[in-house]
Formats: sequence, structure tokens, C-alpha cells
Amino acid sequence: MTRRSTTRDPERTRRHILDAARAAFAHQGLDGARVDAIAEASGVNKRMIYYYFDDKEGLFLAVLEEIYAELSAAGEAMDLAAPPLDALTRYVDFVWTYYHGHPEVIAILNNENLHGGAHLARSLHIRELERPFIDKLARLLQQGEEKGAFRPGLDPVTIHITVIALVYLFLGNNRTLSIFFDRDLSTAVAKKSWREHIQCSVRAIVTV
Amino acid sequence: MTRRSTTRDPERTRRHILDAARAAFAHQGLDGARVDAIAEASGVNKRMIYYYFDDKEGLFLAVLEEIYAELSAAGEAMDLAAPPLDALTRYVDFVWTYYHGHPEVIAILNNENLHGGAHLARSLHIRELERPFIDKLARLLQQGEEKGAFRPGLDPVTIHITVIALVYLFLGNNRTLSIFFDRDLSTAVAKKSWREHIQCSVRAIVTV
Amino acid sequence: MTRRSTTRDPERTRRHILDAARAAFAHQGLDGARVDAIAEASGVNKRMIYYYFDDKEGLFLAVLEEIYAELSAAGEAMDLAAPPLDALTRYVDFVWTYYHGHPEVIAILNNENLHGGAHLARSLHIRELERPFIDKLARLLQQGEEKGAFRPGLDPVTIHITVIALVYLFLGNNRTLSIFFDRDLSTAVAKKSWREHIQCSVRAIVTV
Amino acid sequence: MTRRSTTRDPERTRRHILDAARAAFAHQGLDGARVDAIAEASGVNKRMIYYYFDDKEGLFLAVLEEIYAELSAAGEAMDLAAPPLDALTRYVDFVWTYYHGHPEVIAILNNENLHGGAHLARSLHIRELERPFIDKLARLLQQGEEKGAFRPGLDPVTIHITVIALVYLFLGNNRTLSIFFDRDLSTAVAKKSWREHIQCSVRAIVTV
DNA sequence: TATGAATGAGGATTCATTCAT
DNA sequence: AATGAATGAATCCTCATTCAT
Repeated sequence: MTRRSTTRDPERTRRHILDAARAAFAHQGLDGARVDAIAEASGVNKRMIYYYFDDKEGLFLAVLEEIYAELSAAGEAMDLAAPPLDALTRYVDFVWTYYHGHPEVIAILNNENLHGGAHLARSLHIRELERPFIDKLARLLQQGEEKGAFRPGLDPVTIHITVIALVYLFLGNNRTLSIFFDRDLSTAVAKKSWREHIQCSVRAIVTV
Repeated sequence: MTRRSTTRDPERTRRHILDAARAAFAHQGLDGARVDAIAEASGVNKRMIYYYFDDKEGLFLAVLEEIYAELSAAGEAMDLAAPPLDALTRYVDFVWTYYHGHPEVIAILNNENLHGGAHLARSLHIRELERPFIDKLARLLQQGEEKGAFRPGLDPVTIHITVIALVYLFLGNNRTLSIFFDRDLSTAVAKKSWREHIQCSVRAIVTV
Repeated sequence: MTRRSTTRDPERTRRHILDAARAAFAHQGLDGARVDAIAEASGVNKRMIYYYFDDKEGLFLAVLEEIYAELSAAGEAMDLAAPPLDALTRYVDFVWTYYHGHPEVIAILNNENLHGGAHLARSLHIRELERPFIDKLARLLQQGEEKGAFRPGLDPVTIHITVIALVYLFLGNNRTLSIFFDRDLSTAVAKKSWREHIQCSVRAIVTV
Repeated sequence: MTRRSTTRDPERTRRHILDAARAAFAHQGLDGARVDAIAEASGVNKRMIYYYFDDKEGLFLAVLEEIYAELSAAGEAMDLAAPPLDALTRYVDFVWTYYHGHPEVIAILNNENLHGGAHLARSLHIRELERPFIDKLARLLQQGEEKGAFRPGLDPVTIHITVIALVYLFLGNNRTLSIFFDRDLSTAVAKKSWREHIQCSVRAIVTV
């Protein structure tokens, strides 16, 4: 498990640390994660964490920035070239698939919210990021509106947050929801069902 | 602000500890919160925390159980006696108002999800709780369906989670959303706007 | 060496820590001294150091304050009831004997000067201390002047610092002086000789 | 302020390191000074410190030896060609001016004493140094004695240490003395006054 | 029921030093 | 001669928890 980076490869060392940190922060949070454990898991000398990231918070911020950069990059990869309703379906699917495939993102973002977004606010890189999700969604809504398929005046940010909310909460709070409502929401069936519910809901929200 | 409970009042001591713990867990999470700080804030000797709650996790569970009990009790207080669409509006308002008035609930539940719902799963009290929200919502959807105002076959749990998602994510992730989308979502205007968006959305989802 | 304080005796615990700290700071300085070593030497759980003194600097300050308190108390014990010249001799002897018997005081005060008197400046207790050395010396100089034995207008603080200088530097810098001037100043003979030199010098300074 | 010595200039590199080290040791002591900080301040790669001075202690010793060499050189520059009393004044002035202009010398020598003169004792260069201060002072005392101005049998080392004591302690312990005696001794007036006091005192000590 | 004192394992971080180039 | 990367042993300090009263 512990990979030894015998060769002198700064980029690789950084990579190993970031990967281990991401997993650790996702599972135990900023406060629960242990620097020792991250070092151990990354197969890198503990000292290197401080060499590259200053301190635990710096490491957390680096993870956070990477998450947002990936989020932004994911938007670039999304292809919505299709008739409005189909594109809308694709779009929702994309968001669902993204968070479903990156559950650690949810945990880490929740953690950042717990801390009032303090790290993110201090970040210099976040501001420079593009938000392709919004741009592409904006164009989609525009086209749908022009074709008379969608309601006029829809705000892409609002719609995007709506989709995120429906995806994110279901996935991120799956355990407590399951327990409280006494219904296992972690099964493939429950997920499929919820995914369809999101599709229907979003369609209902944007259509006339 | 540190209340000294010199008098021997068990119930009051428990209360003080729970209140301080709730605030602490909401602000720093289970791992970030400090037993010392909780004792200090509650004006109670640290030893008492162990006397009443065994350990930190026991205290967290107690807070969690109280939150769910209050959640359940809040459902009881909700009055949906009105025509379906009006009742629906009231219902959404109720959920919004509840979480808006209890932001610490969101933080603590997120924390419990971070830990995979481990505490909740162990709780004996949770199972016994009624879920009045669901029951009342079920009746409402039933009535709406009978009157031809709502779609048939709506699942109250699904609808409830939908509303929670739209409320909870906006409130709980307000900071990171604001930063990432470069739009201050914490203003009264932004909140009002989002609240209306939820109302419209839910209506669109349940209506034919 | 390691005394175990099995009994619960706060005062004794504090005492043990302070004693060990004093020795440690005297030998390795604030930065060189190790908290672990102090705990070990005092036979007290390391955690207690932080319990009683907050941190290493707090411990250093406590040592410093104790040193000054003892310095002040030593002044009280000094009896100068004698004819001026005899009293002067006694006084110089007292200062010499004090520092000679408390070499750690010199090391610690030097350390505090290294840090620009930062700790002392923050101390609240220092200001309240009496300076009996000065008061008694003032009276002595006054009497000597009246009897025509001493020069008029002598400033007690100046004279006191003079005596301290002659005592303190010889004792505190004994090693480097010995090496540089290639003459062993640590022998009993050298000390006796220097002590007499101080007596003569001070007498020369104050007499007409 | 960090000078980059991109060019390969061994002497310059050594110089930069020594300068930075001297300042660091003067301000934080041997234990408090950080090798990293010294490297940073000297604009030289940290590895070079080990290349030129073996380790931290070696660097400290190098600084120490330089200090003593300068001290010795300063003695050479001192010109006491004047009538005994005038020469004595000049001499005291010289010592005062020297330490006043090189306050870091005091801090570093104190540090060396804290460590029991261990580094100095191991030094090979110290033994070879001339002590022109002593030689010149010896001649001065000799002349004064011959002219009947000074007491016979004065020991130049004793007198020199006396002067150093009066200069050194006032300057080196200025902060703690000021605080303890509640009198600001760092002002120009206080310094001038003390300097005159030394002059008078030394004259009183050596004259008949 | 309540409290101040005590504990030991562990936590983040720092340090002087060395390696590989 | 010079450098960025790497190391492991410490170092200060914190934490949840328990003891003795």
C-alpha cells in the first residue's frame, strides 16, 4: 500500500500526498484526518507535507482547489449538443454521474462549509476558474427558450444549484436519510429511481 | 456568559451541556469540537460531561437524538389544513423556516453523514420517532391527487427529500456556492428569491 | 532523581516544576531547555506544566518572577546597621554572596536580556515588587554623606548597578574571560582576589 | 534583502553566511537561531552552511572566533599616546564605544558563557590571538605609576575586566535593569551619564 | 452531584542534517 | 561550488479521559 518514491520526483511526491489527503479529508474531515496517516498512506516522508503545503490547512486548501479545478474541467468535457430536452437530460445525467463518481467531493465541500468557506475565501486560484457548467447551461436554456420548449427568463445558476441540490443531498446525506426515513436509499434501485425523479423534476421546472 | 450551576440541578446541568455541545458540534464538527471548550461554555465541570454522557461520542449522539426529536416534534406543529396548493406552499415554507431557524442542524447532520451515520445507526431512540412530516405530506398529496390538482402516485418521502434538498443545500452550502458562482447568496434578497424558486419548483413537480 | 508526587498536592507539583525549570533554563536557556526534560526532572506529568503555566514561555516567566521576588526578598534580609564604611563592605559582600550562591540567576537574566526583556515587560507582578536593596543603600549613602565619609549626591541605583556589574560579569562570564585572558578566574584565589577588588573599588568610588 | 550569490564566489558566500549567522545568534542565541533562517537571510543555499562550517556549532564557533579576532584587532587600533589620565579616559571611551557599536558581541558572548565556554575552549585560533588591550593598558598603568598619578601594583587584566564589566553589564542587561529599577536606561541621557560614571569610577580606582 | 488535579497517548509541526544531481 | 528534495528524530503542545476528594 505504501508506495516508496525512491526516485526524486517532486511532482509525483506532491501527487501522492494530495491523493492521500483527499481520501483522508473525505473520510474523516479536516479535523479528523491525521497528518501522520496521510504521510503514511502517501508513502512520503511526513516532512514533505510541510515542505510542499506549509501545514494541514494548506494541504486542505490544495485539495479543495484541485476539486474545484476538476469541477471546472468536468464542465469543459460536457457535451450538450442536442435538442434542448435531450441536452437537459444529458446535463442532469452528467452532474449526477460526476458526484456519484466523486463522492469525496461532497464530503470535502461539506467540510469547507462547516468552516464557513474560510479556506476557499483565501484561495487565489478559485477566482480565476471558468464555470463552464453555467455557460453551457445558459446556452441550453437560451435555446430551449427560443424553441418555445423552456420557460423564458430561467437563470442558469439557479437551475444549476437546483440540480446540484437534488444530486448532492441524496448522495451526501444518503445514510441519515435512509435511517430517518427507514428506507434504504443506497441500493441501485433507489438510486435509479431518484435519478429519474431528478430528471422529471428538472424537466417540470424548466418547461412551460 | 459562563453560567455557574452551583446549585445541584441535574436537569439544568444536562441542558447546559447539551446546548453548548450543540453549538460546538455545529461550528467545529465532532472532531473539531473540544470537550474542554464545551465544559467551559456550559459553565459546568468537565467531569459532568462524562457523568451524563459517558464520552464525547455519547454527547454527540445525545445532541443528534435531540435534533431528530425536535425535527419530529416540529412536524407535529405543522398545520396543513388548507386547500392542496395552499397547503403545499405552507409545507415548503415550514421546512424552509425550520432549517433557516436551525442552521446548526444542517452542520451536525452533515457531520453525522461524514461519519457514515454511525452514531445514528446505534441509536435506540431514533427508531421510535414518528415522522409526522411524511404522514401529513402523504395526506396532502392524497388530497391533491383526489382533487385532480396533483399528479397521481407521488411518493411523500421522495417529495420530502426533494424539498429538504432544495432548502438544505442552499443554506448549508451557501458559502461555497457563493464563492464558486461569484454571487452572494447570503443576502435577504437571494434567500427570498431562492425560497420562491423552491415554491415554484415543488409546485411544478407535483402538479399535472 | 524523579520524585513521584503520588499525593495530590498542587503547591508541591508547581514547586517541583518550577525548580526543574529553573535549573533547565539556567543551563540551556529558554530555547535550549526541553519541556520533556523539565517534566522528567520534576517527576511530574508533562501535561501539568501546561496546566499550571500555559506554555514554555509562561513557565519561563514564572521562573523569572520568582527570581525577582527572591531578589527583592534578599534585600529585606540584608542588615546594614553599622558605620558607613563597614555597612558598605557588608553590602558588597551581600551582593557577591547572593549571586555567587545563585549562579542560575545570572544565566536566566542574561537569557531574558537576549529576548529583549519581553517576558519581564509583560509581567504584572514585577511592578509591585519593592526594591529594598535600593532603599537600604540609599539610607547608607545618606548616612555616609552626613558623616562626611562619602561623597555627596551619590545615586543609589547607579552604585547598585555598579556593584552588580562587578559581581555579575565576573561570575557570569568567568569562562570566556578565563579563556580569553588565559588566566583561570574560577579558582577560589581568583574569586577572593576579585571580591577584594570590588570592595576596594566601591570604596574608592563613594569616598571623597 | 536576500542576496543571491549566483556567481561562484566562495569568500563572498562565507561572508554572507557569517554575517547572517552573527545577527541570528545575537538575536535568538545558539539554540534559538534557525539554520534555515540563516540560510534564507544570507541568500545562500542551506547546504552551503554545512559545506563551509560542518554544522550549526561549527558556524557558531566561526562567529565566535571572528568576534574575538575583531576584539583583538580593535585593541591594535586603540591609540593611548597621551598623559596617563587622558589616556585612561580615552581607553575607557574606546571600550565603551566598541561594545556600544557592537551590541551583538555581548549577546553572543553571553551565549557562549551559557554553554560554559565549550566552543571557545575547543577553538584553536583563540590561543594565538594577541591581547593588545591588555598590553597597552599595562604600559599605561606603568607610566601612570611612574609619574605618581596611579597607584602602584595595578593589574591590567583586573582593570580591564572592571571596565568591561561596567560597560558590558549596562549595555547587555539594559532592558532588565530598566524594568527592575523602573528607570529607562536606554536613553541617550542615561547612557551619557553612565559613561561618565565609568570614567569617574575608573579614575577613582586607579588613582592614589 | 460536583470538582480541581492528574494522566498518557497522540497531534501538528520543526529541526538540523543529508542525499542526489 | 551549488541546489532542491528528502529524512527521521525531536519538540511543543493538545486531547479525551480518569482519579481522588
